[in-house]
Amino acid sequence: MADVARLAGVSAMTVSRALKGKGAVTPQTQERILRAVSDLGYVLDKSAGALSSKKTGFVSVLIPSLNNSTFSETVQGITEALDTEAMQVLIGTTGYSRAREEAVIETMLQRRPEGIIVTGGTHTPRGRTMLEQAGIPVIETWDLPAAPIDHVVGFSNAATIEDLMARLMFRGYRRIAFIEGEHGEDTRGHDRRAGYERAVEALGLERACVIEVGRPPITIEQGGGAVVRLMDTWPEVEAVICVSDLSAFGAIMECHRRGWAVPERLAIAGFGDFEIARHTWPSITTVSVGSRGLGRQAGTLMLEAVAAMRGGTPLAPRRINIPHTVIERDSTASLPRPAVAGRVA
Amino acid sequence: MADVARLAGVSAMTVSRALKGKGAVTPQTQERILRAVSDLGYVLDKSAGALSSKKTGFVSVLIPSLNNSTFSETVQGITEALDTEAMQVLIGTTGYSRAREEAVIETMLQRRPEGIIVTGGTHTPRGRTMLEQAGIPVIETWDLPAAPIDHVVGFSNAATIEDLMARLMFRGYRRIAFIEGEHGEDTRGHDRRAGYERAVEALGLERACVIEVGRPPITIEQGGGAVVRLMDTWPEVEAVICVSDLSAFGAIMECHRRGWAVPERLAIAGFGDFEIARHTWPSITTVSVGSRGLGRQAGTLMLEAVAAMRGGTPLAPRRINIPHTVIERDSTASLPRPAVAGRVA
DNA sequence: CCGTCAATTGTTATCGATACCATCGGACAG
DNA sequence: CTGTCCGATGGTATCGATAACAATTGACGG
Repeated sequence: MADVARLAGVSAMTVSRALKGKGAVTPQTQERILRAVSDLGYVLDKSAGALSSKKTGFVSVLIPSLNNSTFSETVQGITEALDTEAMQVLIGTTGYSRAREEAVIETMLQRRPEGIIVTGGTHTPRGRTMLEQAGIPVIETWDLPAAPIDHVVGFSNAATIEDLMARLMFRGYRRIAFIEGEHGEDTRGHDRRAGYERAVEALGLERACVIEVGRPPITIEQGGGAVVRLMDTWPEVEAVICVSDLSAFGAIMECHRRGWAVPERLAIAGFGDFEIARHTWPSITTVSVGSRGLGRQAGTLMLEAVAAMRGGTPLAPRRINIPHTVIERDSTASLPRPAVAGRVA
Repeated sequence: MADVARLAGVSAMTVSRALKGKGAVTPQTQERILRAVSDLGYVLDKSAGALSSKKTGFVSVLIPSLNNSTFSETVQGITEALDTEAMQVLIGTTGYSRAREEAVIETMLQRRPEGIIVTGGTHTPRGRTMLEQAGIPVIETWDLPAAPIDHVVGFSNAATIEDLMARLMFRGYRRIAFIEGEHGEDTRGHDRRAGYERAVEALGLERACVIEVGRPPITIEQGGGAVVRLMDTWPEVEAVICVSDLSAFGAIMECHRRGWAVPERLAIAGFGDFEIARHTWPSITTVSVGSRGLGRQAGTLMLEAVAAMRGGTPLAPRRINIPHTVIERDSTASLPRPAVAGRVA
């Protein structure tokens, strides 16, 4: 920067001001500086700037996996909201493991983000402590923790599945099973299963049948394997809810291969409203939480929280409950039922 | 850090050394310092460290979109390779736009990454200049540019489709069409189309029929729309190659809906070997470039290049050509043909 | 023509860690 | 017992920008 200043015949401070664009510099000076910058191919060093201004200009986002389209949609939503204010997003993946999450939190905090958005409300004790003591806004998403760390933008995974169950029952299904990954650290998947079991009880359904297959996140292939095991275990089954649209997709494809008509022989529903759910044949009944919108809301809230923090007054904890929608499609359309507005082709 | 030093009764310098673990500190001192660190809940500030040591400890990766599973696999591969050496990955998305890529390059360079991995070999002039002058290792991936900036880890998009065409022809298909996005900035999609056209000529096929639909990246839905237009435009068509597996998937689902048997009425192939390609019914013939392995190789090369750069001698430009594989599956299996080892169920 | 004020620019200290070199204390050979 | 050397630790300068304050300039009213 000193070189630029010399070439433009001004002081480094003026160069700094010119590059921030905040006016306060004569148009001619501005132009002279910008020319010097481009002549020298100079690029501002923001990390040095961050050190002195104590504003790093980025926010960390922790998600379980990049390969899950709903999480990447959430990240996109967050990015959209933050880009407008020139806040950068630093992504970290935890691989559905709390231990890894703890490690990633530490790495992230070493870079001094101005805020951090995590997926889920369950963390290791040390991870939680680090988040609490970081002195920056924290947003937990994709869940509604009972004792949140700071802000929350989420929904109840259990409630989404309860609603879906109610809808299936309303459509006439009585023998409904559930497919998920083995008990592990995927607390969101676990919550959905809890919702399933509560619904079976509440609705007085015949019996709960849960097929567990592989460790989360379960793949398309495992969804296919699970449906075979299900038909073997409980031949009278009429419908099944899969823990995600991806596994529901795998189940449907396996049914095609085996000649089991969907939904006539077996109705299949998923979770998440992935892009493929809408276009699979038959299209997949699912629960949408609007992952991208969720991300956008989290991003907007983060902007507000960061601004408040810069201003010296931390924002009081917010709790935003994202509404979910059961989207009925062709994969659960077999039994006689009234016409419904909510059905999407 | 000064607080920690005081509590442990040593100097800041010793704390710094203890935290880097590089020996050179008495075990007792080490332990005393670590206890002080955890008592105070102190977290190292790496950006300050980066300023003085000139080692930021991260690498930037630019991809067109997070929502494309092949790119996120590449990122995973890169992350796997770099994590081992405690290098962090900073992801930026360019939305298939060169102008946006230029902006993202600038933002990234402001954080002084120790290396940068970009997707494709085509950039704006300024973007290219910035990359050349950044003084750090650059890796271009997913392409084989004729005049690379520095290192290359990629493959020829045109060649992959030429090979796929040859295989389809060998299987007896003669009237083969191509579905892609409108001419835009997706140079990799464009290269694939060029490969298609060259193959039509070289193989002496009947005629080239290209359906263009929407701006890249084309969606599942657009794949479905395109196949309808194709059947309308060229009813004699026997097979079609889609620019990606996602659009191929959309095309297949649309065929199911309309009662066009795949592959009997229309054979369909894709590109990229996405997870869904293997599990769709019928499974989708595609070209695999091993996106994750590509990422891993790029990551490994980057480690080597960064190490060389730290040592003072930049690594001489490497050019790694990733082999591709045509994977024949059920979606192109109709015509009589010999048994083939390469076929995957 | 002078004083006041606002706009613009410059100077200095500082952010938090690490590189580099100096220092100190003890082990060991002669 | 003494000189040498090595391992552990401390002191100081520095990385590249920006905050905070100081200084300069010119405009304008009286």
